[in-house]
Amino acid sequence: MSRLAKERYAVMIEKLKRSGLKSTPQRLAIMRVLSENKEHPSVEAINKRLQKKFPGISQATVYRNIMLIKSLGEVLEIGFAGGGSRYDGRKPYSHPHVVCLECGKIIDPELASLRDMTREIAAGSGFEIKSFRLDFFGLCPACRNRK
Amino acid sequence: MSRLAKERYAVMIEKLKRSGLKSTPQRLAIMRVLSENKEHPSVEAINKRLQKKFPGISQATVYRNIMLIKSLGEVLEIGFAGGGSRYDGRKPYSHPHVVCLECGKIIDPELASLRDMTREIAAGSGFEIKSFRLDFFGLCPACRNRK
DNA sequence: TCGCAATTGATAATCATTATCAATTATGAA
DNA sequence: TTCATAATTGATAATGATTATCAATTGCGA
Repeated sequence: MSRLAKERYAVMIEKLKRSGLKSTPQRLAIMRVLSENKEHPSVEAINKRLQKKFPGISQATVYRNIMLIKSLGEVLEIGFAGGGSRYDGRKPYSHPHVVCLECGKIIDPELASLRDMTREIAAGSGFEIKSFRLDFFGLCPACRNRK
Repeated sequence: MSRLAKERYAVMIEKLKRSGLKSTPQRLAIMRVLSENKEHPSVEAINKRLQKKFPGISQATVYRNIMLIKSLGEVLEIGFAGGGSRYDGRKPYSHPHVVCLECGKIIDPELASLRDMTREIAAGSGFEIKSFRLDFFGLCPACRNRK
């Protein structure tokens, strides 16, 4: 477990305790997966990952716990129009993503020119900005070569 | 009908003819709404707008024609995780939006710092970038005051 | 004017997500 | 440690936007 994963897991546990809700094995395992997994896993991927430790864990349980963790502010939901949301428990705040249209791979890119965008938008539109979503869609290196 | 609306409508008609498909009254009316409407209308909004001219027009017809126009590359779909996609027939290419979390209003902001973002992402990630999606979420001036 | 493929309206099907509910379990007090 | 009880789970039904299906209608070229 990496330094970041440990820290993320600890924060989730802390928030869970403060909320007064229960620490079930399934819940803790889901938090662990979200803390460790860098692939921006889907509900299906998380469920699959947990089948070893919890054979027969319900999809409903995964959905419910992700909802809870989201309400605690400890996971970022990356939703798409057609369904199949992806989750980022390591950086639970707005940040850009690059999505492969072919294989679904998602990475967190560097983006220096992001700096003052939100400020610029707020100033120009009069909106009070709470969050943003920035996705780039294309073909990852592997899928480019495969063509 | 504004200059832009006329032009957008003409382009859609042109592409439609080149595709060999039929020019039905419903189809033309949907193109007209997409060309004129600046509110990034939803399917429901488009349908409502058309009820005057086409009482009883089917939701399915609106969905189908939007799909067609999208395949012609003449409307931008702004989809959201929970459904309720919005459509922009005036700027059918990637551009940023500001979305009000309260009333659903969507505007097209100015954003100078957008410039070389796509290029920067492509260079840094190795992806071949095809499109992007940039949304800012917050409260519009009207909804801010209402609080 | 005809013939036919495309289109429409009505409606059923799909599918990810959410809600429901009986059985089980975590947790704090005695 | 045992109990009481509210929270949680697993199974499954419900939801709701979007898509597919199909018989009847219509645009359009010959």
